[in-house]
Amino acid sequence: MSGVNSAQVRKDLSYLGSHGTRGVGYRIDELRVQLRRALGLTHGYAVVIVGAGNLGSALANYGGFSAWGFEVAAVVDVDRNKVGTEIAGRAVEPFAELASIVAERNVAIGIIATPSWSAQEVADRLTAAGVRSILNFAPATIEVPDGVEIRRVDLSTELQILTYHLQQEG
Amino acid sequence: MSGVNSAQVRKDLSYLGSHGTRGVGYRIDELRVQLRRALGLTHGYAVVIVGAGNLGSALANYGGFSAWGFEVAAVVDVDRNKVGTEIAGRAVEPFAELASIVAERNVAIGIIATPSWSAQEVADRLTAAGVRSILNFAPATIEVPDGVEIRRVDLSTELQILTYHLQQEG
DNA sequence: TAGATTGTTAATCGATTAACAATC
DNA sequence: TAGATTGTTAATCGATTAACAATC
Repeated sequence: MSGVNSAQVRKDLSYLGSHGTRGVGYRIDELRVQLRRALGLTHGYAVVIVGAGNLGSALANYGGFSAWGFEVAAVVDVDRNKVGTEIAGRAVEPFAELASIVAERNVAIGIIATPSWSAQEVADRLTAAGVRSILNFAPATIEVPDGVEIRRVDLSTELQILTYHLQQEG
Repeated sequence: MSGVNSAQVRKDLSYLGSHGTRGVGYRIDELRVQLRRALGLTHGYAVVIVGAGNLGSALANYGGFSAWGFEVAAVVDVDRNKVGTEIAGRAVEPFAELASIVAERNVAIGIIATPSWSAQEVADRLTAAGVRSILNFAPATIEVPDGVEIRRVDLSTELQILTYHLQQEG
């Protein structure tokens, strides 16, 4: 269905060891467990969302996280008018308390959902607080120290890829 | 800076033809034009955003589109309470008018920013209206006819990739 | 000419696919 | 045994990198 052939699937699975039975097949319930373990999805990760604007709200309300063991531990914002308001059934907390929130709630991942001009500062504060994994939605390039993993979700890039196919079709 | 070596850059650029001068280098202003042309970014594309919730609002307010020639032609929603309200300085329009909006404003790309349960129907309506490129933010798998390009931006997947690195580090 | 940088061929590397023995 | 499917080796394919002549 996904366009991946059987040889590819077997080859990939073999990197995790042997989990099938020759002549019979794979027990998918066991395979699921093995895959989740190999991908590190066995225990939950706490996530902090920085920025309680539209994007931050959309992310906090996003239903797809919990299925993979992610939990939104906090939504923080610098804007005093936003602090205390409810997003996804949770009160927005002050950005100033980021460090203590990260420490106390064992936050592993930070999501930057702020305007571009503040993205670098947010990243600095996150890394200073000990966060080693950052997902950046701001359309800005961010510098982080070695050992900190950063991924950027770039909406324009997604549109450009679509555009490329539009062009090919005529 | 990006970790790509010079041989790779030259090889890639060579697919577009010769735009540099041996012994001298590349004229970056000319190269920009050539690259934009090759990537099909020379003319603007009209985009319709379906869903005026937090995610739709965030996308409509996203500043990164216009730099690449994308223009939000309309934001539509089924909710009568949202129709008429302003998002990014533009009135939300009824979902029922999708087909005429697409036709009249020459919309090339549709963005699905609705709940998962309605994503398939939205995709059906977009393709029926003649849209050939769809960007799906709903955490749902969508079927589209041949000839329609669909990309899914999956926030959970992005988090999972970060998680994998967390695990490697210990 | 000396130095520098492109464009391109050849060598290397890694990933995908095919084939098949092992096994149920 | 016959049929089926895994695990793994070998073959193929494509992409990256190195090397160097061509050129300014």
